[in-house]
Amino acid sequence: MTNSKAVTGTDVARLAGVSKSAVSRAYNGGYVAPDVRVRIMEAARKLRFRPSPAARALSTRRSRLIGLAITALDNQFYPEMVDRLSERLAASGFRMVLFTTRGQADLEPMLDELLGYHLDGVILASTSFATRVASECRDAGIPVMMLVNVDPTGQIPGVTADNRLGAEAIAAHFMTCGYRTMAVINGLQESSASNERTRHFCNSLADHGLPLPHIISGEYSFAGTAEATRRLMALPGRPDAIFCTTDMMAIACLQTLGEYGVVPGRDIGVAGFDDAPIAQWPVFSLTTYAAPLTLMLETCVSNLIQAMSGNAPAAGTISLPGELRVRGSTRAPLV
Amino acid sequence: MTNSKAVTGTDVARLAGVSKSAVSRAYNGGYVAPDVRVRIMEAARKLRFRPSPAARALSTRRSRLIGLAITALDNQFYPEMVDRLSERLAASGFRMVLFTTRGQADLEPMLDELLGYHLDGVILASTSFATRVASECRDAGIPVMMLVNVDPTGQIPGVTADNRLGAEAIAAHFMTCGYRTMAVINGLQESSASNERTRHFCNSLADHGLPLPHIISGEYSFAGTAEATRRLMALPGRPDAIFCTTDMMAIACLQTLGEYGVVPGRDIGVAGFDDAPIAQWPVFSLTTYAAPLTLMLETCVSNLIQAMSGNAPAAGTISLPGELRVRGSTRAPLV
DNA sequence: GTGAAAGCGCTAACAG
DNA sequence: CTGTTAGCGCTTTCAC
Repeated sequence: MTNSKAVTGTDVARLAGVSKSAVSRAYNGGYVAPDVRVRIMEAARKLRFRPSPAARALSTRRSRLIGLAITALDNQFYPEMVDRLSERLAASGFRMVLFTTRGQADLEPMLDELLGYHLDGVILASTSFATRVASECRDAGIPVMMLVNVDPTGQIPGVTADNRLGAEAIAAHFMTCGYRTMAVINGLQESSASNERTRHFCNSLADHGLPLPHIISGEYSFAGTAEATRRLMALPGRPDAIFCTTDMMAIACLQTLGEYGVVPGRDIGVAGFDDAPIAQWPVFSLTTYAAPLTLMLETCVSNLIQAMSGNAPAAGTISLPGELRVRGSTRAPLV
Repeated sequence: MTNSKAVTGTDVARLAGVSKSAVSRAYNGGYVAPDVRVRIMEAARKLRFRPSPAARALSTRRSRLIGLAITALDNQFYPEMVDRLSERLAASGFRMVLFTTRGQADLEPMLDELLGYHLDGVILASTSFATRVASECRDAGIPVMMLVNVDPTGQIPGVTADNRLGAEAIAAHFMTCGYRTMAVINGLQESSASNERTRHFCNSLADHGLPLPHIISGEYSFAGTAEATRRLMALPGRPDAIFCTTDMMAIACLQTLGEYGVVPGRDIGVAGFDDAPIAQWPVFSLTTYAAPLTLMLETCVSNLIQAMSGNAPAAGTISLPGELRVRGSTRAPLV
């Protein structure tokens, strides 16, 4: 009801005995005499004035809204990311509007929405086919950053944990632990992160003369990973170590191993990637490669903001080094 | 760059040989001759026209944006909620903008933001002090719904799982299992959900002549719950069953119990509330009261939408019954 | 430093 | 059914 008589800048101007423009300036750090500014702010407070974002947006052609396209939040690594991203964006005066996807079907309509919302920028943390969305956004003139899952061709700017370094660290760790028969459970084809982690892990083993590991997809789901784990356990030569390309899958793997009375860390080695909060839970104590989340978000956001101000067109993919966290799911290194 | 020459409705009108208003009507289900509509849409497609939400919002005074205020997403129950809420909102043509809070300090600035964004509606799933925010929103004329945590006084409309039914179900289950010395680990003072669950659990025990359980706060955090669990285990008369007011805390409790070699389900009973996805993970197999999430979200959103259309001022709190899910963290009922 | 005036792109009466 | 005419509330030259 109070809404019926929304208070506008004009109202404030009248009460303060100045012009609309003065009010506008006062709100945007323009030139305003100190005393006048005080009068304006006082009037604004008295009237409970809040500038209309719509009007401002129409006038400035900037919505101060950033879109975040992301796949289902069931990967335990994402909620924290969303959380902190929202916070970081808020710190720069931006708000996050959420676009969730469930696979490829949603892509077209989401694209429409994304483009239709006239966002100032878009962050693509989605797994599937995001590159396609990214180029369309770019064509529409809206700055994009890919996060975690990046453009393999490097055309679209993006930020990710250093998958090569991570995969190598895990591989090296596995080797020093003395594991010989390794396997990897990876995610979906469309995930650059999963692909790269798998590829570099394999390369690393090959470099050390070890045979190619058995590779099987966990499809980024609990059920898929459980199934993959079972298939691995049914193999003639059971693996003695499994590298899962995300913590979420590693944790599903860990639990499925329980069905075989096989104890991770003692009877088999399991490692993940990301260092999602649950990785360090006592029941899991998962060895993993920690993505430098803070740095990733900072880099992502600041680059996006820069791109929005029309500056640097921004380069390709930025890979940020993380850190190996050895926990109980892999056995102690051989001396 | 393409942005420099944003295509407007006028451009489309010109190309289609009609007036701006015709274009507007075509986009809003107004009266337009079929052939004219076709011509307009074709022109729009050719020009890659997308109506400006800012302009539309300015004109209609509706942003089609719904704010979701929520505390840190570390409670495993929330990500799914956010996910599905976003989806449900999208289905009705609304987008969700996220406001995350970390305790009371953030309240004031968030309130400013929330109000400043001229949202069409607000959903408050935040734990802390949300009632205050809610009334301010209402005063500002923007419809609000509280979710999960509701207004204890019933002034603000809200939707929650039926905490009484849930707490009673857990209590009854504990009793049929033969547990005698119970304890509850609850969350924070400001959480209506936690308070009600605790209160009704206690009442239920009292009704059956059982002594008041030991109550201790887990502060809605892993560390806090671990500490609470340890304190409980150090008690002279160790509890033989613990009711945690959220799954998140129950899971922390479960893990801490491991430090004492006490096996949940065998040596002690543990139950939670919510049925977050992880509750059913094999390692936890947590007995819990499942909140009817789908129904809650549907009710929340449809009531909010109704309120936004200025209809029913909406009543008080709606409590929706959930379902007890007995799993391995509590022992089999006595015959 | 401050005000006047002209839009930003769209919707919404109101005529025709 | 369609075009004309006003704004929606804010920013932004451009004079004063």
